[in-house]
Amino acid sequence: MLTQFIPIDYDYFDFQGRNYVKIIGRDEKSKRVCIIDSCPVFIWAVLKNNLPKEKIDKLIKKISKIQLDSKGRKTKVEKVELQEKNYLGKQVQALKIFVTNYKDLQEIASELDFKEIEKRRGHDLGFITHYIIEKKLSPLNWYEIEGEILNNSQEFGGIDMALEVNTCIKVDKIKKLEKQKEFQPKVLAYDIETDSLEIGEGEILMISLVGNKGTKKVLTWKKESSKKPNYVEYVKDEAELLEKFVEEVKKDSPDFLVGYFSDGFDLPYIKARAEKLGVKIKLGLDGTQPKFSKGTSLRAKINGIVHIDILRFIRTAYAQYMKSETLTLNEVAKEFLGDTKKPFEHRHSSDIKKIDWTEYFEYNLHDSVLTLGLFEKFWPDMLEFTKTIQEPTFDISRAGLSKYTESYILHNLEKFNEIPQRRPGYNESAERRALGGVKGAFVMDTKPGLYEDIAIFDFTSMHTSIIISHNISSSTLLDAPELKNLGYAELRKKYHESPETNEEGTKYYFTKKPGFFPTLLKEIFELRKRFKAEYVKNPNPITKARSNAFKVLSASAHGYIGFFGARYYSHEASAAILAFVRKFNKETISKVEKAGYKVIFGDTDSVGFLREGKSKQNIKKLLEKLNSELPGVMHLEQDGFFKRGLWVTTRAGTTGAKKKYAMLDEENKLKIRGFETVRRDWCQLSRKLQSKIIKDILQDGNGDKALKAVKKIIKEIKERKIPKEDLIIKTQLKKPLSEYKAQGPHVIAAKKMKEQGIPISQGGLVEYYLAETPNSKSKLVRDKVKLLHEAGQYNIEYYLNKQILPAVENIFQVFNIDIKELIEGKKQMTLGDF
DNA sequence: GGAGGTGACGTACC
DNA sequence: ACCGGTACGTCACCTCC
Repeated sequence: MLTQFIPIDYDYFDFQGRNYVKIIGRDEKSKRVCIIDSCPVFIWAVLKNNLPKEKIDKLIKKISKIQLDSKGRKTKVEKVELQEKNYLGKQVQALKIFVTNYKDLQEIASELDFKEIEKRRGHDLGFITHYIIEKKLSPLNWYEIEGEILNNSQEFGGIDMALEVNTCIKVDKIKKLEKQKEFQPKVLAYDIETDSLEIGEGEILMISLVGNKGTKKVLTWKKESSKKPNYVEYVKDEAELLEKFVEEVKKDSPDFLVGYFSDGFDLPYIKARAEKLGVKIKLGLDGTQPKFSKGTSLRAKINGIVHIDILRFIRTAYAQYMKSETLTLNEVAKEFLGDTKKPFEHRHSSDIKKIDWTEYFEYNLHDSVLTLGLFEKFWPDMLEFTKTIQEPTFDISRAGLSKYTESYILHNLEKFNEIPQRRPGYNESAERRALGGVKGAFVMDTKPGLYEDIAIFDFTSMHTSIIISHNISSSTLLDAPELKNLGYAELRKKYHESPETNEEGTKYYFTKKPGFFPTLLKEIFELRKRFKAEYVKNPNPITKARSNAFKVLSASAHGYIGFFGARYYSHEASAAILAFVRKFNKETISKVEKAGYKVIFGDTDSVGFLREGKSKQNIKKLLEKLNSELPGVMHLEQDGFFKRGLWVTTRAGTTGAKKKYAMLDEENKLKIRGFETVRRDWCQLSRKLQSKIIKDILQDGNGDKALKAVKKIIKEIKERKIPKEDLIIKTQLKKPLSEYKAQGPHVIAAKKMKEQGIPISQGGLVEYYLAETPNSKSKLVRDKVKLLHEAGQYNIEYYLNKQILPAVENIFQVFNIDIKELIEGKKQMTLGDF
């Protein structure tokens, strides 16, 4: 039997003491196929240096005899091979110890307690990762599979009979297709509506299903609607609703079942209700129910169908580049799809009128439409991430940034004949954390003012290009003892020297012989460049997203090296990278100054300076000159020209504020950084006013219009004309309520919510406003806190002095105008100073 | 009981 | 715990007089 096959979902099982993978995918005719395969299981034992051959032979004999009999399994060492390998870039002799069962590798490792063995490695990858590395059957690539069809076979305990697939194949040969084909996955999005936000507390009223192959329905047992839209299907009760849901998923037969926050809400909710009602949710192709595993948060897996919680993917891969301030479906859909949720005011089902049920159905259906839309929007990225990192999409869509980097490395070690480093244990992680951080990037002091004609240069993927260009990593670091044996001339010739990493002047050295980590990073770096060029050539949301995705992957390498949980962590490497970052930033600043320009800002990888009448051609020449002096793949690029820019002082006083500026580009587009305008914990009123005056000032070059706008708002506040929604302050609850030492306003607001039965927990957004409290003498802000539905008048003094004044004061200070006097109404302002 | 410093906390920049 | 250092700003909380 020969078939084309694209692997989508990975699972594994044990049969007669051995491990097998069970991979669900599609063939060239889009039929569902399951393949079953196995691979050699082994652990590496790195030997001590210069062991005599006899000793090694003796050791091999001893190891070959190791047997385990535990957990109802007999596991043994099958064979032992002596190999020349690399470990952390150094040549070593290592024993490749083949074992019958992956699950017992840990226990086998503890049996390998021989003095000839220096280290035991390669047993903490996870069986699926190990399989993908060994057999090179990577997710979402096309393969030609040769094997034997299992048809009602007793092999593997009749596994094929229980599987809802067209074909089940026991693999013989795997060959990657030279010509990769496109893959259009079948996708089904779902969303539930319930009578409670607490998992399983209220009934599930309806479930919507929207697929990319035509499915579009709302299932419900609430037959109270005055008219039934044609996409609505009635069932008897909640139990039947759940059964019907499973049935419809099976009928649609998607590769991906997608929800929004479905790991944390929809699927756990369905599970809880199903348990209560005695219904089995047999969504898995093998008839199993969803499995929930707990890390820092819940993950819900369905065998054979990839369950995607699209929120999780967006959060890790995109949140930092998004405008959305919260990751609610509504806001994220607005940003990426230009569409929003349907308006519907949630009430308990007993409170919903006949006429409104239709609206509720529509609302429910549309949530799935949006969820599907988001999946399709991010599918190219998940596909690229999956293919690049070579871990299943289920994991990719939930993983953190360090996992992306690490998996990429693990799947590419073979090229370097490298034995994988192990994950740090609990104690090792603790030690790393105790070391503390390293000195970070340089941020230049600024001088407040309104500037004209600004040019910005910034380094392309600065940290990454530094790592690549100076061959920085844990394995290329020169050990302290070796350092002592080298003369300075030799040191400089054979090693990259870092700038001083701390006040004591510590420097680190990295060999010039290319290490596997920097080499691999270079590949990522090239991909990032390719996708960015693709985006520039063909700008559309997909090329943009992909370019961003690789930006994320490329940019997280440095964070990975400094992350205490990383296999290839290195405090020294991290310190050295940052030292280079400071050096190159400072050097660029001084070179630009030497070329005759006035530098006005610099932060980590960027430098901004005044053009002072010089042509763009001149700027370009300067850029070329600077680039010619940079090592390796380091590159400085032009980040646009700006007509005007505004820098202010800090609230406290006279120094210029860092990370806080606004600029207007040549297309009159604003770039606002750090100002209250871009901070979600300030009320809309301040944010809108501030962004208006910034815009006015940057466009006009003076503050006339801006001042009028401020006066107008002050008047409106005093006359109580401001609508409450403009006064809401939103703050996230970053930890459990009980852990707060300081009772800040948002903590008080959250406590009020709790008292009133409004769900709020860690990670939730607290919304409140500040009200007049005529009967209270308290000066504390927290005593003025009111929730939005609580009656009260907004506190005029608070909004004037704590929201409007701070948002505009420093801006007008640039023109020597004192807004405080205006607010207090003491003195009529003149515009003479403008 | 007000001034002023400090720590807790949240958010943004890169 | 799931990339991390630099920086800003508010508010509570403390000490001091």
